[in-house]
Amino acid sequence: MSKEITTREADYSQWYNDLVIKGELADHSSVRGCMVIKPYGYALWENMRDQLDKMFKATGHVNAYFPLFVPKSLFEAEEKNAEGFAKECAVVTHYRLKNDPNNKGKLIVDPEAKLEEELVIRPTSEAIIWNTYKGWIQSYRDLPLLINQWANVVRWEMRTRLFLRTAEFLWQEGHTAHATKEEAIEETTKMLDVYADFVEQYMAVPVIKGVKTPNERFAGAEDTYCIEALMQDGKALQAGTSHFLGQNFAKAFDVQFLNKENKKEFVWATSWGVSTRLIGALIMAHSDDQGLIMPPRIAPLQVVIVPIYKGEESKPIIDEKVASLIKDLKALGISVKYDNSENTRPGWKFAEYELKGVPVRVAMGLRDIENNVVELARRDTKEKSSVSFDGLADYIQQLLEDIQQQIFNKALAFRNENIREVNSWDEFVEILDTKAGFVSAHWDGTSETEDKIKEQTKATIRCIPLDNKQENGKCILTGNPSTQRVLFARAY
RNA sequence: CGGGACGUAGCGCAGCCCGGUAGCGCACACGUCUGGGGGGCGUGUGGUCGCUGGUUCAAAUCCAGUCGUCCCGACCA
Repeated sequence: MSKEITTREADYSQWYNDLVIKGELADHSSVRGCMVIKPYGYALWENMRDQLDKMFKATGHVNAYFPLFVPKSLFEAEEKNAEGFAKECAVVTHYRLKNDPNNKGKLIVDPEAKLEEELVIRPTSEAIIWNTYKGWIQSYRDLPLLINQWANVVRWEMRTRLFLRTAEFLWQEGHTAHATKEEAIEETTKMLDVYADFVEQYMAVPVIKGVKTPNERFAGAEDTYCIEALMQDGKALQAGTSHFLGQNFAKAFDVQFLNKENKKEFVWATSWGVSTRLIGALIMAHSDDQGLIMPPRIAPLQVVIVPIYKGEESKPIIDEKVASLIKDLKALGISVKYDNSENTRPGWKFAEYELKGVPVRVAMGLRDIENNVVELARRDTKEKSSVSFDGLADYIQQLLEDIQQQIFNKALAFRNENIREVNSWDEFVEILDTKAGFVSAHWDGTSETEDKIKEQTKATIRCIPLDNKQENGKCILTGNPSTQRVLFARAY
């Protein structure tokens, strides 16, 4: 019918686009590189956001909001950060339009309304936030400062892809200030753990925690920690980052505090963020050729009920039975929709909710009611079963948990099957070209080698896993000695 | 920024080469038969053919320009 989905095998990126657009998560907008997040996609984001927000608050953070605009002079204060983002900044230069004297009904930028100082639209907020923190921090008693912001940011990317890389995107950015280096590092890894827990337990996407090499480090950070996920096409996706910023921003913005000994010290900083990109990870980790597969814990809709009518007289009977089920499900906090719309047939609805990835579908007709059962279909395995109406809501609650677990286990098995240790250059190249996935290999620790490998294979070092075991080996490219393996992959 | 494709009804497309009444599918509205995997039949609604200019008696179609979008690549925390 009208909603054919390209298969993964035929064209993986077209498949991805089809899921986003036909699954009604988002659409291209009339603004280059920017997407419209549609209600279904936004509901997913809200569920993710709400859960993360709870986790941030449980770890002592509070929310605040800082401006969208960053005066250029503030933006350039931290040199490395500025340099890293300079190439992809949108800049506001004027504050007024006026009627075009030569073209009625059209507007032009008023050349008289040029700003004294250009405003950079934030690609990230370290600059404006640290400039503000300067006024908030005087004493060790003001520390730690644990603030998070939910915001949009703009990065003028050359090439965009729905959710994975858009010119404007939604995210959260935590910015914390600490009295000691140790405490800041502890915060950095704590938030990495929060991200890993969220992504694994709620999104059912297994991740590897690690630290970035200097090449891949956030501009302005001393260390960048990350969680890396593996997509079904064997490419890696950075799902979240947590940065130890050292005293770089404190020094750039002169943020000092008096310690207990009445001596001035620079503050230690972290920042950490995840974005709507996570939705891209969710889609590519779980979905299949029939459509999206939503993990129950963050699914915009957990259960859909489809009635099977046989003539007008059966409607009240089905409606009544469904009403009691809905009541029971809602009492358990399960989101449910009764789709008794008349304009589509049951078969159409089945396909539609599969496309949208609703975890559990209940179908109920007179035949079922006579037998005191319903037909339950789970989206992840597409299994259908006939289940007694008695105790159904509890059964569904358990089923949702099973599905959540099953989706995670499946993704975990796939991820683990696709981490391969290699010990030679030929093997390295062959694995990348034939199987992709993560390749665990020795590296001599130099940026030059990393660059060369990237140049020749497009693979980058995704991370040095945190729980890495130390072992002696030889770099796959140079043969120089190495003390541990790192994870390479081609990445989004 | 390089390569490719595209812009015609809400969506997806044909028509363009060879200029001459604006088409199809889906969706939508109404009616009806239906209903356990993307229904059938009937009747309808809906379009300044991306924009600007040119050629012509006549332009969706030819020419020039322009704007925009997508895909692949380069780039990217």
